[in-house]
Amino acid sequence: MRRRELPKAYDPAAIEDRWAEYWVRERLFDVKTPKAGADERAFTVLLPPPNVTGNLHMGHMFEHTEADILVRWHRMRGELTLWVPGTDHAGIATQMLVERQLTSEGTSRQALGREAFVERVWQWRAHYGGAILASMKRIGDTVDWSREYFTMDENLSHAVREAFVRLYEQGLIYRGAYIVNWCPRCQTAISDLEVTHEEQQGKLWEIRYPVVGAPGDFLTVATTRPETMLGDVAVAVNPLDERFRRLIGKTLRLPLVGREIPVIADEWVKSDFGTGAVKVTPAHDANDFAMGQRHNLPAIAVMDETAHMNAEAGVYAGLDRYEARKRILEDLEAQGLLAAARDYVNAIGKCARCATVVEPRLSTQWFIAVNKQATPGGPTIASLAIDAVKPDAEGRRAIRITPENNEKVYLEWMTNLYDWCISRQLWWGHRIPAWHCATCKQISVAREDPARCAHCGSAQITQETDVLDTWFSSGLLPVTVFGWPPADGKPTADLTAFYPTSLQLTGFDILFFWVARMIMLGCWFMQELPLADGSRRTLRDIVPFREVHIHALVRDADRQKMSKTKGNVIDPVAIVQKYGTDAVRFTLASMASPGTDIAFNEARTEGYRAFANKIWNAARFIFMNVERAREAGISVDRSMLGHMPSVPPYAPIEARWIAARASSVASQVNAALGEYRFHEAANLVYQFFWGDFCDWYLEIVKLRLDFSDTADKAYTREALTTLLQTFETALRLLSPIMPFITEELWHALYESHGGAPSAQSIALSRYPQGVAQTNDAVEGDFALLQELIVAVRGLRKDLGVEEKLAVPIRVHAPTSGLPFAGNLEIIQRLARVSGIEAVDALPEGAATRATPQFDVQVVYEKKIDTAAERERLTKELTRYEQEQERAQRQLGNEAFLAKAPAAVVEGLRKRAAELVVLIEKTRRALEELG
RNA sequence: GGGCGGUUAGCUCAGCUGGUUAGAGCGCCUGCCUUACAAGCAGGAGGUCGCAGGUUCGAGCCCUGCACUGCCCA
Repeated sequence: MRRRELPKAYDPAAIEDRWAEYWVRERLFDVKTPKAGADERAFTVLLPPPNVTGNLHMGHMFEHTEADILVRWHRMRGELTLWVPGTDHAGIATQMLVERQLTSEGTSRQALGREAFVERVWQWRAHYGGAILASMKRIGDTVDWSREYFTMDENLSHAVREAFVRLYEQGLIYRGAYIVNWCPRCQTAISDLEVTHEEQQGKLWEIRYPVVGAPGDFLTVATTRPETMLGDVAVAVNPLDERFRRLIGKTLRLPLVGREIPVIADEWVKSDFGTGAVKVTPAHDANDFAMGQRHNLPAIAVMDETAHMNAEAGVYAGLDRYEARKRILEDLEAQGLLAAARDYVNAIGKCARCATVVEPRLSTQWFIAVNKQATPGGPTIASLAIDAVKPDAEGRRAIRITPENNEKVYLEWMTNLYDWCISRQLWWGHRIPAWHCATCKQISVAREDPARCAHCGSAQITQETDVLDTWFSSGLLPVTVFGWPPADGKPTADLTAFYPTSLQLTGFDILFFWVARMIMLGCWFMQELPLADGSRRTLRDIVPFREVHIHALVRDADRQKMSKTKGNVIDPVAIVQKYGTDAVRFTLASMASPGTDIAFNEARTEGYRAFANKIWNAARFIFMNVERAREAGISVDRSMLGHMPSVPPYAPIEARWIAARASSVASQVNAALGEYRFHEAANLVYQFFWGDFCDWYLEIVKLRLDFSDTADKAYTREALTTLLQTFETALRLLSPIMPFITEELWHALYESHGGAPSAQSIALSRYPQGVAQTNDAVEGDFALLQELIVAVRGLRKDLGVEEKLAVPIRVHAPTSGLPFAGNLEIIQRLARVSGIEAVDALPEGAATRATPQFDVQVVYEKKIDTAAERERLTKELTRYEQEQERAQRQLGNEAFLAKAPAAVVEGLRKRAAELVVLIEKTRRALEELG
């Protein structure tokens, strides 16, 4: 046997790296694909792939902590558990960073050219891409590293291309000129989701448009964007608006430009907004574009892709959009056409990536038709994605979204979905597999790079320069990581074993970006693929996951969203270095109440570092005693370890009590984890370990660990056995939340018993399963014992008894069967009592603590602080009396007696009876004080 | 403008389907370096549960309105 000395204070840095490295090196969490037909229940989770550009931030760490707790828990429950890691190429985000780097080197993407630039991004990714994966290893994520992927890996790229071609062939991908959100800095289209709206103090300008043929007559329009007026093709008013009826059909002269434009009527125009007349600029506003289509109007673009005015803008050409605005307003003013400039708060859209103000822009893009049927009467991509989540007639769902209110949000979004713009004018990403023919102008979309146009056979073809939206490839991940598309039309072994995955954890912010797209694409492609036995898939088999759990967002201590610009980003690595991974994980778990955001505050982490230290020291105490036992020739058989404490009925009260507690806590923790109530699970274990095990059980068990020559060795061994079993159980119970310290101590525990543990890691051991029904009798007895000890401690304090001094006590207990007589030594030790006298009546005049079951006095010559004692008693009396009043009012209420459940009435009766006793005792104590 | 959350002790948060005395950690006060732990131990103070109505035998919890606050969508 090896003697093992643990340092006095827990130092996470001394153990965490070692175990993190061990878990990865030993490949403990790699999962082999089960053979077809194997009836193994799998718990599968797909990690939301972090961007290759990223460093681990607190939000990641929180998400990973929740995922890892669940994954470890399921694994320890004996399920085949697979957590798949990977990274996302994150098109726009990564390209932006590399461009920034190029700028700092005095060059640019354009100077490099497409090929060299993409090569450069690959280099960049090789250099920085591993950062987050390294952090994941460091915080103990038990993913299957053998399955790690990158969204631009060859096989995934192949799958992306296949998906695109299929959708194109099904007529669900089309190309067209539409208004899209355009970022003038990134110079690409971005999806609606990539635009964030911000309220901003702006102006609403009113501009007079002269009526042609009616000198002095004007129609005044209101706009927040005067620079776009150069592209106006009409002015619209509401057809019901009496004020403008006379002008409908008339022609206006567009100021500064001189073009004649019609006045049109459109119901979309709100009469109460601005002047009731709006200018129509189809090339620069989404609503105007729609109006333009309705009224068959041309679209005149007046800006280029960098948001500078183009040739159409005449004298303003070349100006930046804001400079143009300034000049246009000045010119209008000079011509007397600027009627008003009012303060106005409007929401402006900014690029989510670079915060540049987005410019709605007319351009040709690729779209997925989400509401189009591929076959007559068949589903649409959106309808399938709705059916997947919507409860059926029996209230069953193919995908369950929790917390539940998110289901409504999802369905609302999916129901009002527009076609998804999937093209991006970037260089980094999956290039769209379409070729434009210079000869016939048609498009060829193909699985293999074509040499000739599919329509006219011309060799004059060039590939589309756009790439796909990053979310197109990540939306396919649940199928692609398991080998889709299969070469033989049959599901791969991985798809059969792991699809649908069990759970998708995610933040609310990417519910639409990613989760919705996975549902859309996953359902769409899997509906075509039969099951392994050749049968057709049902809705339940085509969804990408059975359940979605939306976790909270991590904010800073002031509830602010963390962002680099605000500089309030908490670096988890720094916190981890300061307090240890376990403490940070525990903090996050303990605050992870579903549905509410987390304000991360370090003070909590400090508290949980103390918890780790507490565990550490409990372990030191235990190992010290194992050593003492060994020297005394007492040993616990190693086979006793690895399961719940099993305690015979004749065992001392603390052994029976802690065993009952361990079982009930284990049962509650399992229940809590099953409902994503991480905070509850964490608090339960915390309370059990610190409050029950350390504060009470360990203090009492010291009495039993007698290693002297005269000791009853069998008795000592039994106590030691229970101690070790309980501790080992507690370690397993805690291990999903605090994997490092528990791993360390678990191994140390087995080593102290001369060998290796039953598994290579505590993470591969079994999770404690308790029973909810507990040993009421022993818990009740123990509670009384605790009550007595706490009462005596309180009295000692009131009387000013020195801490070290043991004093005698008197106990009066009218009912028999109180668990005091048999547990004298416990009371003596924990309450520092020298002797206990059971009396029929307590002498008057001495300070007394009264409970419904017993009264107790401390025998001590020093007088109590009468004033303080009177205050305490008076307060207590008031509380009792108020409670009694409430209780009696209730019990005197016929309706209450008739309608309330019997248990509630019975409980209240019992309490009322207790209150009578307590009030009587407290009154007498007050009288005795004088 | 539409929708969704939050408001409980000085601070950060629990409180699951309404039911006996609303909990925890931190902080605060008092006393202890008690041989596992001062990152500790023991005792204690501290709350009209945002406001106003309502439903109910009974409301922190359900309903209505209001205030403040955060988020999402337009």
